[in-house]
Amino acid sequence: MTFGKGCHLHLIDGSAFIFRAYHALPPLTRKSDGLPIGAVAGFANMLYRYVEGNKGPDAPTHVAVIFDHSSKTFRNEIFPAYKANRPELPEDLRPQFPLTRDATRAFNIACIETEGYEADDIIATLSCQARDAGGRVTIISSDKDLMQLIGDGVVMFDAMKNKLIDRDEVVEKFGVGPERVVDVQSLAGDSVDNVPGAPGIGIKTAALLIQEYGDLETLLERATEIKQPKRRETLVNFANQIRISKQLVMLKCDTPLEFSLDSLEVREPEPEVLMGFLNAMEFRTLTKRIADKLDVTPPPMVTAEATEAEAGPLPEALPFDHGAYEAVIDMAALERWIARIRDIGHVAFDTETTSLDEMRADLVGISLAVDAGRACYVPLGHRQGGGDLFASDSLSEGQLPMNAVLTALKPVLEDPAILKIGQNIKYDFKIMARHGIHMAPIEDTMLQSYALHAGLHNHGMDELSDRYLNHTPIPIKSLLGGGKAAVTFDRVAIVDAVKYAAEDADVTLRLWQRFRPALHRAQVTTVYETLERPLIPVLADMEMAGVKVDRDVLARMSNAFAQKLVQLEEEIHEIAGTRFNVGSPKQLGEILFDQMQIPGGEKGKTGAYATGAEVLEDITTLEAHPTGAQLAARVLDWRQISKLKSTYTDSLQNHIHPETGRVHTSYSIAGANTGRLASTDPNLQNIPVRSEEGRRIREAFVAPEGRVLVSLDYSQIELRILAHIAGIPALKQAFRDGLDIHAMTASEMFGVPVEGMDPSVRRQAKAINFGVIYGISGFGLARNLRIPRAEAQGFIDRYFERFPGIRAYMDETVAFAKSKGYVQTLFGRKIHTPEINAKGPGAGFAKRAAINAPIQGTAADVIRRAMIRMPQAIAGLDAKMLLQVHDELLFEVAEEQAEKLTQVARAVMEGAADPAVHLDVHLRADAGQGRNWAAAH
DNA sequence: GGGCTCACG
DNA sequence: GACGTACGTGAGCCCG
Repeated sequence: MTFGKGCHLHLIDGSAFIFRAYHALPPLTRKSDGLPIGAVAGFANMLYRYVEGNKGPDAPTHVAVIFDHSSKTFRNEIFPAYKANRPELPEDLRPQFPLTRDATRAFNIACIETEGYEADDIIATLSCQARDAGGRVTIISSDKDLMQLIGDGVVMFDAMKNKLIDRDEVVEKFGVGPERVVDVQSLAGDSVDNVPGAPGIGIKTAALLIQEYGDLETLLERATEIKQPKRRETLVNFANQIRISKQLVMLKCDTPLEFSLDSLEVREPEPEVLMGFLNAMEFRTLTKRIADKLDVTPPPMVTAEATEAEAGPLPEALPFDHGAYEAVIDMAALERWIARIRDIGHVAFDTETTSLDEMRADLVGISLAVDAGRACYVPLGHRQGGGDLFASDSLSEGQLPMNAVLTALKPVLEDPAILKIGQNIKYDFKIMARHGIHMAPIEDTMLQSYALHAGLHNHGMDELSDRYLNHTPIPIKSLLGGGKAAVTFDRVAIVDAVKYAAEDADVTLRLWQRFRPALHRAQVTTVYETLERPLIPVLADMEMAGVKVDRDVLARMSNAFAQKLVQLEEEIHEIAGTRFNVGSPKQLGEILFDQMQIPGGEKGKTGAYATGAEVLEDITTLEAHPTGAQLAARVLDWRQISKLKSTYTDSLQNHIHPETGRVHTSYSIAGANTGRLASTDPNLQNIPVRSEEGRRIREAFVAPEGRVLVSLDYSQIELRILAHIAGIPALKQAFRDGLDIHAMTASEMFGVPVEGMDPSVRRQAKAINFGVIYGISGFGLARNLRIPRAEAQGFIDRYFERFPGIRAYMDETVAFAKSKGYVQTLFGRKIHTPEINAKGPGAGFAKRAAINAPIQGTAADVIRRAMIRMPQAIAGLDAKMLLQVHDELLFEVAEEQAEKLTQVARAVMEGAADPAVHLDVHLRADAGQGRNWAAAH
């Protein structure tokens, strides 16, 4: 077909696909030879999705994927530094480039690259040709450098966001239409591509200037008329540089091409060619999916068969067949399953219960899986008449007695030769513990995923199944319903429960088959085996122990708070002169900034004024608005009390377990990317301590009669780790000498003696020390210290001058993250940083997170090691470890053994890094004890 | 259910 | 005069 009117050309930005694919996927390798193929796999998937998604009435008539040929182009002759600051390509990506071309050809799509030109120029040239021939063009990319091409039948489509980029979008981004984008980019420059532009002029200013003068040439000619002296000078002095920038930014529409548009006509893929490619890449899932679609039989996978002979069937090899799951309703059947488990030596194990709270949940059923597709469900506690208001409590028929089943399973679950595999198995471990079964050994697919993929995605079963098994399990909501009408699992019909529950065990088993070898390949087996897996029983015991909370203390505080709140509310209404909901930030904002006309109100993206504590604190100091100041101060008081009451004194009472009289939190091991734990239901890691009023809540956390609470917390653990990792001699020495580290920092920076130091000077140094751990920025420090930004930047500069190792650490860490896609703790934990090479503000976040993660993560590893060793160490004492708060461990111990416990626990904590890592800075733990947590801390 | 606010390390 | 920023969490409330 000759390209012309009525034709529609799709131009796919191949490089964008590749990088997106590379960063979206874990570092997959080809099974047979270890060739990195993650990016190719993602690329092929994206191409496939593109092909499938573009078959409708508006399907393209012509299509091509365009690649960059090499990094050196004609632009480097104009400006040698062009794209010079691009980070090195990851070493495992480069070998995948030719394979992405192969993939494109395998899909029977034209694959284009030209020496000396960027993909963008080819896209520009083809767009122009197609437009001139009267056709339409869709550029599939979100690259802003291509936006200059939009218009006259040319549009862009962002395939990631599934969104059309049209003229309006361009105006929003650049402040001008597509035809003037080049002008704005020439002025603003581009740090990513190293286009110089005009110094000090960004997109905003550039857009203003272009709007005013029409176009770049006119602007440069009339530059002397510009009123602002700085801008005028810049434009006059840098006119040449700006013109060079324009040459760099402007895409060429006359790239020499050795083919015609006609040759890009859409062609169906040829099944053998496509299958051959996918097969050679050993893309099991994609091969199967496309084979189904094309209705052809995939060729046998030679290498895979060899692997299967050694390791059993691969997880994706079998489809999920819900009908094949067995309901175990007689003891003979159960015994058959037990025999299978003993035979194979492992079992995926899952419990179904009536609640997510393990301390209150009743057991409803158990599922087991021994191999992919071979799973069963043992119903135990299903009840009749689900949903009926007068539902009887009698058990449904056809269920084995719970006692008999547990008695039969106990030897298996406790057999040291049989591995019990679970997804978040701490949950099932606790459920079984309440039935007198101590499961061991255990394995957790959630934690395997955490060791492999922290930072890439979450580790819930549904997500893992979607990602790694290409299978969406039955959603629990489809059985239980949602919201108020939700029922508990015991009301689910057994026939439905079998499918859901057995599937969970099946999925878990398949994930395990997949993750187990992956741990070795990613070299995180040690992390998983020493920092994740052994933590499960330790945390389960802590959670089951719980901490005693005195309800009366909380109730009294709640009452006092309630009265105080009423009083404050009245005062607030009086000052405002109107009644409103003090708890509504929206209403408060309107009162302060509209009604009372206090200046400086800033609206957020929802259109509501910001009324956070910082804003209110500023208002309290406004002398021009005494009523506003008073109101703000009262609201701050109200907020504090209200928070304490609702989040702590009220809510904690509801968490006191009716039988144990204690509060049992739940720790999530795979919640925080850095290796920290997270505490939920309730969160006992954020009990107030910083304010006097809040700290009193800790008085409600008590030890029973004859016992005391002992708290040990690491002193400055993150700064010590920083001193070690970054290798800062002055910091190390200060810790060795037991100095006040913040005062020492201040002394080094400002040249003042520690003796008789102004507390505010020390405070500033402290803020800087913390800032360094967080990936310091002038902006952040300025905001924290409430000083001008330039001053904050001055502090930072001086700090880096004084401790040059810190700068080096930060630069090295960011560079590492950029090339590897992750950072590591001293103990080998990987934290992925997928956004680190992104453009836009996301990169800034990712950079700081990358700087922080090894420090925070190493500290998290250290306390994990201490916790794992603790039960052994304190076994001879009448003591229990109860809580972890990131750098603190809380124990309950018989009064007369408090000293001994402190001594033992301190030794474990201070020696926790050894022998895996020898820190140049010793760790120190401070201890306290008392009848309640406030006294012990 | 998202946004805001605020509690902790 | 810029996109916008200190790192990591969880919970309760308001409001559409």
